[in-house]
Amino acid sequence: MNAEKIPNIIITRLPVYLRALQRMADNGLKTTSSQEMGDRVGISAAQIRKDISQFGEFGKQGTGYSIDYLIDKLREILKVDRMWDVIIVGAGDMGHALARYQGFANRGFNVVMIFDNDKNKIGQKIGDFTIEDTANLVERVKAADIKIAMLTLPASVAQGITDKLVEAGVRAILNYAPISLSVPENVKVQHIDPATHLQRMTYYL
Amino acid sequence: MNAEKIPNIIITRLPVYLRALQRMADNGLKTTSSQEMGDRVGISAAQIRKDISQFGEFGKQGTGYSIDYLIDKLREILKVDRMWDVIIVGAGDMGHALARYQGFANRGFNVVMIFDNDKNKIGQKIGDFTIEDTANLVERVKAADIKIAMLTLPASVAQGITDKLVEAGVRAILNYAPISLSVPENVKVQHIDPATHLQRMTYYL
DNA sequence: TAGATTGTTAATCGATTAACAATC
DNA sequence: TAGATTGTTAATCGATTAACAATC
Repeated sequence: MNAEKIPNIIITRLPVYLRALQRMADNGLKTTSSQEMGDRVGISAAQIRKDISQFGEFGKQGTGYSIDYLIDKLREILKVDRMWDVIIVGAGDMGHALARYQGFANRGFNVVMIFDNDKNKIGQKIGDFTIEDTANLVERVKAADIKIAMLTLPASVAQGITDKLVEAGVRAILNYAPISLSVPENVKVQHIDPATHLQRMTYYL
Repeated sequence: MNAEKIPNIIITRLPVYLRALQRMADNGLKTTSSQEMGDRVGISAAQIRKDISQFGEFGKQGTGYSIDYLIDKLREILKVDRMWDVIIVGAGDMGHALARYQGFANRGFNVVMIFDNDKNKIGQKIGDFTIEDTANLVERVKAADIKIAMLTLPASVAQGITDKLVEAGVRAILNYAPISLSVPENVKVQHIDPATHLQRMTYYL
């Protein structure tokens, strides 16, 4: 409801709830409780109830939540009750893996183009896609009104391409390059860097 | 110093600082300030000083931080001043991409084995590695004293293999499967799920 | 020295938890 | 009805920020 007032940390948890709920639905379950959800995702029941209650009253005292209904609501809230076209920039190993990944379709995303700046790669096929030239990136992204990009390029060129993506109207970037990207305030970035993630655990070993 | 008392949220930021510092070092820079680091990584200068000061006094008033020295200290703190052997479980596209990724070596990690449960994949080569049978996972991991694993399997088998990894003594798991893993308290998990990460941004579109 | 920047304190801000009335 | 579980409040806990003395 009051979209601007929801803390980002709550938004980051909703996709995890959604994923768990979809798994329960796949297993044929019909209802769940904040307690059961919490056990599954490793979050306290109180926090799950609090998070969900920011957006409405989706549960029933005594019986908990209807899984299908809560899935619908979370998909609405997260705006994944529709399909988003997504591009991949960088046709290396990671770009290939993402291009072939089967897990996007049922979670709201549809890869539609792949770009690279390597003349040897441009024109080659990845599945149904033909690798396109990053020289045409801005034009192509604008024309197709793409809002989401996944960036799987070396760190050295990532910021330059990011600037192009922003210029083309992209508002969400999933960054696989091992570098902090700088973007305007209205553009969101999520970072995936396996070495960084591993380094968050070695401290405890 | 008081290792147990450092909040995890600070630990999660240190690898980001380290990455930025290594980049500055690569660019030939010798010193930096909390302000400059903050600008690069998108975090306030005050927070960076506070985070770093949890571990000692590594800066100098008036001049800031020696980049090389701070890199050394962060590497020590994060225990990546050494090389960690890492295994990959799951030889699909993502497993292949990680096996070929060149970014681990200079950040403290060394992939040493790859496993899969698919009879058609076992015995095949990925670069220098031969894909091994997950049936031998526990034995092999114990013998090599492996503490870190990257999991790139379908969600359906991820928890089962996780239990095996834990049994074999693995204490840190980088999980690419789209499912929340349940592990004992002394085992760390980091989740990488591109669809989840994308869903954290669509809310704002 | 003057200017710059740290390390640290105290204040502020925000998130989590515990508890329970409401109610299915 | 009795039992279960939500939604919400208030209390607790923790993280961030602002400010500045110390000092290079």
